[in-house]
Amino acid sequence: MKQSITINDVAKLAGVSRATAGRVVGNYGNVSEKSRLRVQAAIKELNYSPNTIAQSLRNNTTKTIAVILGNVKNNYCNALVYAVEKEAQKEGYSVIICNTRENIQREIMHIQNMRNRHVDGIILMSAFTTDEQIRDEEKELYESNYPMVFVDRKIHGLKRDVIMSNNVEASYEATSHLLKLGHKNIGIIATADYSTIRERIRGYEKALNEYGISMNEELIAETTALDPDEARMVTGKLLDEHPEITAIYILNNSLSAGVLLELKKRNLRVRDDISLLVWDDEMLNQLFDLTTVVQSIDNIGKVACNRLFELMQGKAEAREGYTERIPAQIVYRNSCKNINVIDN
Amino acid sequence: MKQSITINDVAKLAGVSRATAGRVVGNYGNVSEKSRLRVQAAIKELNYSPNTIAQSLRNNTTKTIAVILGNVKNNYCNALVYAVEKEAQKEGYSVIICNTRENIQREIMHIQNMRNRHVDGIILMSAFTTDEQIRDEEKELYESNYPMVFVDRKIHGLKRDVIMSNNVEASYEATSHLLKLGHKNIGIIATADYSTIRERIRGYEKALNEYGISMNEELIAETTALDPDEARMVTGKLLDEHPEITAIYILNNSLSAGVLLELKKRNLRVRDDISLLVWDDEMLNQLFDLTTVVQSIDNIGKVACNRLFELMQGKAEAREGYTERIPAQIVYRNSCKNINVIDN
DNA sequence: CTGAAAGCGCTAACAT
DNA sequence: ATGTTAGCGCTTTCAG
Repeated sequence: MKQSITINDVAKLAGVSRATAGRVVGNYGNVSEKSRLRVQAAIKELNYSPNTIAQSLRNNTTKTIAVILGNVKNNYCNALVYAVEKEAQKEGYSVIICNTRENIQREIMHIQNMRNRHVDGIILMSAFTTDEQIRDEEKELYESNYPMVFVDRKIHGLKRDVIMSNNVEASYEATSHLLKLGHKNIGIIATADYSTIRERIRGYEKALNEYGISMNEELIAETTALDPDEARMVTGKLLDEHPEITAIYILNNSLSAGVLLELKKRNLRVRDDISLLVWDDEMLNQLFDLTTVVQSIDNIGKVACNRLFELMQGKAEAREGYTERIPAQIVYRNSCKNINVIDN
Repeated sequence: MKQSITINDVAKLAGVSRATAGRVVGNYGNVSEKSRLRVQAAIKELNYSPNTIAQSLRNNTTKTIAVILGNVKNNYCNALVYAVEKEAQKEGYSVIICNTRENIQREIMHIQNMRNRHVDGIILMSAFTTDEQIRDEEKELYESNYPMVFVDRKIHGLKRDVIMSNNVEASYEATSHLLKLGHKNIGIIATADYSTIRERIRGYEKALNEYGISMNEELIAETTALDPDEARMVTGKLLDEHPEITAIYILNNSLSAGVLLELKKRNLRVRDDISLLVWDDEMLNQLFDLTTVVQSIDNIGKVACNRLFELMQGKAEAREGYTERIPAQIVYRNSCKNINVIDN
């Protein structure tokens, strides 16, 4: 890369000092009309634009935020990145993306790295599950006042800003829908042990209880990862062991494909043979007419980003530890059958 | 954000000069064992790590690359980002992501911005279509020797490194498959006018010609964007106007959902009523048993990234204008029917 | 209204 | 082996 043009070059060409040139570029202070024009001409002639690195060092702000998440190939994640980047762009911020692949050590490394790079803030979808502890040496990374907003998942015992869906309520509502239709044995397919999933299960349990049903842990089948193949296997096992199941409730995106494949293999028709209710809207859902809990990822990203901006500007310390719930919508399609006995 | 710890703090605590502390941190030059230990202790005590911004300014390298693309929500794009980030991470590089939303002005703005940020290199999936011209003022952005690798799409008349699938050959092979099965009227659904699509159509034409069929432009239905709804509409129109079509060949991902929806609406069964052949593997494809041209996006990302590293190190100028073709694989499933007349 | 000069944190050539 | 010092490009205080 050849040498870039600096403000010195501009100043020299315009016949003014570096300071005056800087005033024109940065548009502050007082500059005579004559100087301004000369500098502007020089800028144009040299095609100058400021070196952001130098500005960062000087101003102590990088105009950059980081999004640290499991895997951009996941649809929740890439929708989040899209929303954040769009919002950030409006304010002139760029977005660095880091995949943890759900590995905590990698997550820690990324946070460390982003701090060394002095990004102005971090949006984090943490890989910590509910039963894992943060080691003392790393606690500072999560607890310092470095601007950071959690998204989708919270870490147990950590007072931090979190933006996420109203999981309990939406899951309560979704489960109630199935219960109203007469389903009593509702199987669950989900990834193990993220706070998000725990909340959704809480909503499920609450709805069951209201119908006088106590939750049966055996109907909850967990996968270790967001992997369709594993989802498929787990679904098979669940159906084998619990033939009484009339509905399957899937708590993560990327899992429904596996479930559908298993149903296809067994020649079970969605709705007629088994009801399906699913979190997150994918291409599949419309095609299979799946009733779906749709998270407003766009909003989550936007709110997270703006909240982060507040933290960055020091406007928001009072709200530390705040959780913002973005409502998820249930889109009723046609995958849940009414199995109430018409008794008269 | 509170003041960070600098190398001066380390030096002071260790009782040595900044230079010596720097030698320990950067692991170069000669330092006595005693000093080394004192400095290392100070680093640990203060939890020091170097300010990457300052290093960047000094070393003229940011350890950052940018990926500029249409939209991370697109599966090709996010798989590319994933692959690039993984490869970059190995070498200690971070990845900035920029969505152009297929808008050329935004693309230009991003390139400009990434240059001002002095990223070490750019991977670009350009929004330029084959018939658009780069304006003279912006030509420099695309033609300078700033390290840049194109992915998936090339810009007409620009000698630049491009990494992409062997579109012509793979499309030729895919079309031949349909022809062998007896299909003569093969409709195409594709986004208009990207170089990639042009190439795939060239492969299609070549195969047709070998079978003594000349290409009928009317069977090629184009969408303006990667949008399932538009794909659906366009499919309907195509089927209405050309009932003679026995197979549909879809040249982009994100389009097949729309086609499938339209087929569903018309009660046309995949394979039995109409054959389908599709580019890019999505969740849908396995479920619908779609025969698919699978691009090796992982490889494309990896190769693009490594090629970029070569350019960054100045190792590769001789190969300027080189196009690397990554072979796509055809996964034969069961969506193409044999309609040859068995005549005996 | 303008310019000189200091300093952000780091590296490295040079001198000791 | 170690310290001094200059300088990366920019901003901004202070003097004039």
